[in-house]
Amino acid sequence: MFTTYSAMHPKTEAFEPGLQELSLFAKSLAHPARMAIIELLARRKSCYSGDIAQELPLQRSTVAQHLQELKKLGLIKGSIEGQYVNYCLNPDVLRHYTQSLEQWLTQIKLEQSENRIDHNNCWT
Amino acid sequence: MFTTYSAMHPKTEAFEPGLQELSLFAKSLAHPARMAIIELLARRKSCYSGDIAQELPLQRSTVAQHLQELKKLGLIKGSIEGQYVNYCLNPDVLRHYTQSLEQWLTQIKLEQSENRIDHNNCWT
DNA sequence: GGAGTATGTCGTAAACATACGACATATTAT
DNA sequence: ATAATATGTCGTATGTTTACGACATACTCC
Repeated sequence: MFTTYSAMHPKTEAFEPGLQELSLFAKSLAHPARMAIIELLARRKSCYSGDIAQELPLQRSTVAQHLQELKKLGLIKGSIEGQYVNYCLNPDVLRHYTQSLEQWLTQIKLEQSENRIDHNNCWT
Repeated sequence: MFTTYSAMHPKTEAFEPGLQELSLFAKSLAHPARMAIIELLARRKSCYSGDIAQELPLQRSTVAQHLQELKKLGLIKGSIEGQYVNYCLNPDVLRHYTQSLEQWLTQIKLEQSENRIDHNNCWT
């Protein structure tokens, strides 16, 4: 489940699958348009493809491309209603990735505070 | 603070600053090498530049480039120790972005479960 | 059937990311 | 001084992302 890693740069496969998966999720969030789409779908009930495009400062075809990116990980799904397409979040997939990421972030914070040492003379 | 948005695609500026910031953080995590570096720095005490490169399946110059990316947001900092450079996480900055992202993810989950409606006839 | 609308895909230009080797610089050891 | 080591930057090749307009397809309403 959740393992269709394609269109990645050469060396990404050399890393742990867990990190690959997480970084792909991060990639989905790595554009404000896609975060805005997720916000929209979380907030609204009727999320026709056209409505989404109208809410964003992008052309329809560009939005379609961002929707593709989200579909690639399965974060969103859609149902055809006549000539319209109603998009919505895929709760299960979203939960999966969200939990993994939150867990990772928590782990980082934990280990980091344990190993805390003084780093004087640091430049940012 | 935390507002040096540069080197972005044309339309990213058209979105809310909050989303821009978050998506930049997501971008920093959007490569397994950078997540691995963060893991390493969280776990270890001595994180010389060379040690980092040796732990990753990448050439030194490539690792340096990923370190640059993390420096760009201020997620890491380093101190010069003779001929070595000791890298470490920047706890404040990391906490800032982590909290923002976790908050956003929580918000999404909340709103999404409130507005839950049936979506039959969905294709993934 | 034919006009109008909604949607997705294709081609393409520009920008960005990734990965590497080669080079420059600074520090330590001989 | 000279050699060795550590580090960062530059140039560059390749691949990916972003953004758009144009096109093709499918559904609705007359």
